[in-house]
Amino acid sequence: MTTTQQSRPRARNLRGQGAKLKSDIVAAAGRLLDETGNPDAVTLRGVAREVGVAAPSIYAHFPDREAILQAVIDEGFLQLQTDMEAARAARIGPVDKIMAGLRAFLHFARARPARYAVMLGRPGSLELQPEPSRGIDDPATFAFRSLVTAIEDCVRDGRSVSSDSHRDATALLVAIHGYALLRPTRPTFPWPPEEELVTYLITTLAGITPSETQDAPR
Amino acid sequence: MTTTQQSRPRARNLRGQGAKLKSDIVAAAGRLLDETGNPDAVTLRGVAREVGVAAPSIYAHFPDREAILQAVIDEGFLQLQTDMEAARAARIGPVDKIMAGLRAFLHFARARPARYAVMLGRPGSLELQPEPSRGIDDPATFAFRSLVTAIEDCVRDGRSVSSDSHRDATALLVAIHGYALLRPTRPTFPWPPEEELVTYLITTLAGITPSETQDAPR
DNA sequence: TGTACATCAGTGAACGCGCGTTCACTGATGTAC
DNA sequence: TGTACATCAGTGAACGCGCGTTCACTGATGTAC
Repeated sequence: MTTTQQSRPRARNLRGQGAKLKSDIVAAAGRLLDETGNPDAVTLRGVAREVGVAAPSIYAHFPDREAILQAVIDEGFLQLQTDMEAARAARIGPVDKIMAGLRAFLHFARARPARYAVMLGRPGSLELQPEPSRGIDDPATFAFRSLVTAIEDCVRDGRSVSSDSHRDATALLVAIHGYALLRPTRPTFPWPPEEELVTYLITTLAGITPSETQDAPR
Repeated sequence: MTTTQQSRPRARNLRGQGAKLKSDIVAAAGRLLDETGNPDAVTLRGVAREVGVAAPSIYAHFPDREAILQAVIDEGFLQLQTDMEAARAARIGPVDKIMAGLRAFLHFARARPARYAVMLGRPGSLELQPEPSRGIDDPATFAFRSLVTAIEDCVRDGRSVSSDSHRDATALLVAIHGYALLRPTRPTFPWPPEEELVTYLITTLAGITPSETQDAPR
């Protein structure tokens, strides 16, 4: 009878399990963001509907609407970091590590475009101190710093001619970011094959030289 | 006494000058977007307040709220195209033309970050047909195609080793776009000097070789 | 094993707000005669 | 030169809506005795 649908009445949590609603809220907000593609659609009432709970119930877990979205962003950064670390750990050479890490990055952005846009589109994250601040970095800082390190590893292995790893990592980051954002919003643009474009960006901007074991040595 | 301020009561237009309100509306909406940095702040009522007119007066010129924002976007693309053409026209060599054009691009993005983000952040523009469609391109298509042409000019002049101008122009476009978006939202990031980063992106991605007249020839 | 009670997880109704949009209108400006 | 009138640019009041947030509450679950 109501115009807006709620997923289900949702069973009340048991004693001591109240915190479960908190993760349900974050998950529902993330779903809402991914499905609508619009951060404005992530309203407090909309999230409550999606969870199957009355709107005021949210306030037991979040001080206001903004805090919900921030939790979605934090969760997103954690997921992104996990994905990239897993992809990098599966490779051995530094060049392969860079490629795999950035591919995981792009995969995340393609799978959840709206979440990605919100994560990197609003100020706040990726503050990035020159040195690790409290021993532990936030995920965005971690991602960037590991890129710098990876380029330096390539240089050490003779696989890169990069003369300024910080500048080149920044260049690579903005290029990948620009592609991640522009690609999904311009489906009719005559994009080059993704594999080719990404490889071109990485090898060119990180100063990667052909592998001696694969190219005919002189 | 009212909580929201309106700029002034605004004098009524003379007979036949009704269309003047239309451009005032677009200008006010653009101002609102630039000042708040938030497209959601560009409400129909907010624009009316900014112009100094009653809300329903808007409907004589725009069918709905969305049309106002679209007009702001269109105006922005036109301005961007004009800026880039002027910058390019002031240079002679193809390398200088690329540099000057992209610098004008970045200047626009830095001066009006929110407008830029809306222009390129929502689907629709930059549709880009492989060939000019009706003899006249939309500004975004024009900007990209002129980049492709410029790279080909560089190759012809022996100033670039680019083997795929379409791919390389795309790479350059996404990189500049990524920088334009990320730069203003991350003021505390340890950015390399802009001049250096942009030069690195352009020369590297467009395959630019050192100028023979400036470098010691062999 | 029975019962009073505290706690916890969550609700229903209500608030004031700004929004987009509709409607019937007003009043100055110019035109026809 | 005077006057009736059409036109044009814009208004004021009202609508229904979904929003964030507040408040006093309810009722099942577990605990103390």
